[in-house]
Amino acid sequence: MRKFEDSLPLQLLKAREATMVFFRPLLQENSVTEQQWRVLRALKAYEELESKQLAEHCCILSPSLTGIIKRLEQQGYIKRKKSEEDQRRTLLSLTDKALDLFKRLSPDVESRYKAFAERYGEEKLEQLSKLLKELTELEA
Amino acid sequence: MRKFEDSLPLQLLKAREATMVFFRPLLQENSVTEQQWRVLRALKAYEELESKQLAEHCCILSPSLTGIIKRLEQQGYIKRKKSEEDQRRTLLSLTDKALDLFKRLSPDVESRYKAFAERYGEEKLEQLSKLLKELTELEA
DNA sequence: GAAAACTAGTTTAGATATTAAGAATCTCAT
DNA sequence: ATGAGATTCTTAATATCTAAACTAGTTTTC
Repeated sequence: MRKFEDSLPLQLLKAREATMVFFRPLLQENSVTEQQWRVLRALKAYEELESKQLAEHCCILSPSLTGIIKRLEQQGYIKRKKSEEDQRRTLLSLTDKALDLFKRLSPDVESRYKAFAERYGEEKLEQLSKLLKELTELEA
Repeated sequence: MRKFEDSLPLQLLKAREATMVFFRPLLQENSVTEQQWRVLRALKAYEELESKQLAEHCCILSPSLTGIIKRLEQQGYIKRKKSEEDQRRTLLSLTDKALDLFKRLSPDVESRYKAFAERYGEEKLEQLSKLLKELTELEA
C-alpha cells in the first residue's frame, strides 16, 4: 500500500484545511459556519434554487441540508416557498439581510483571497484549479 | 466576488468526493468509516503514536479523535497504554485484528487506486499531488 | 518549593455527515 | 382513472466536526 501521506483523499483534505485557515476567522467573526456560507454563496450565484439542486452545488447531502436551511431560515438569511408546478419541490432564495451580509463581507473575503493567491502563486493556483476540475469531472 | 464554482475550498471538497467514490464502497462493505480508516492507516504507518500526533497526521481534531478511538478500541482494532514518562500521554497502536484487516483489504485498495490513477492519468496525479503538498505547506 | 502557566486528553453543546427509512407528491403505463 | 414505481424532502440514529470549557499531569517562574 502507498505511504500514508501519499493518500490523495488525505492530501485534498489537508489542502482544504490549509486554505480555510485564510477564511475561517472571517466566518467565525460573523457567526456563519462553513456550510452555511457555502449555501449562501450558492443562492447568491443562482438567485433561486430547489433544495436538491442546492445540495448538489454545495456538495451537501439532503438530510444535512434540511437542518442547515432550517437554521438559516430562523436567522432570517433565506426564505422558502413551494413550487407551484410540483408540490414536492421547495424553492429557496436569499433575504435582504443576506444580501447585506454579502455587501459587508465581500471586500474582506476578496482581500483574503488575494492574499492567499499571492502567497501561493497565481499560476500554480490556475494549474491546481484545472487539475481539480478534471478530477471532479471524472466518472467512477 | 469570484464565481461560486471557482471557490478553491469547494473545488477541493468536490475533488475529494470524486476520489472517495472509488474507495467508499470498500470501506462500507467492511463497516469502517472514512475517519476510522484514516486512523488505522496512520497507526499502521507509524506503529505507535500519541493521540495528539495521531490527530495531526489524520487531520482530525482531538475531541473527534476521542470518540473515534473509543469506538475503534471497542471493536478491537486498537489498543492504548499510558506513557511511562508522561502520565498525560496515551500511546496507541494496532491490534492483530487490525493487521488482519489490512491483509484482507490491501489488495482491493491497491487495485482500486490503480484503477483511479489510470482513469485520471499518472502524470496529472503526480502534478496534482505536488501542488497540493505545496499548498499544505503554506503558512497562514 | 509552591503558585502560575502550560500541555494532553476529555467532556459538552450545537452543527453537520452518513445511511436507512418514511411521508408526500408526481409520473406513467395499464 | 389507478396503482406501481419514481422523485423530493424529511426524520431517525449514529458518527463526526467545531469551539469552548474542564481535568489531570507537567513545566516554569520567582
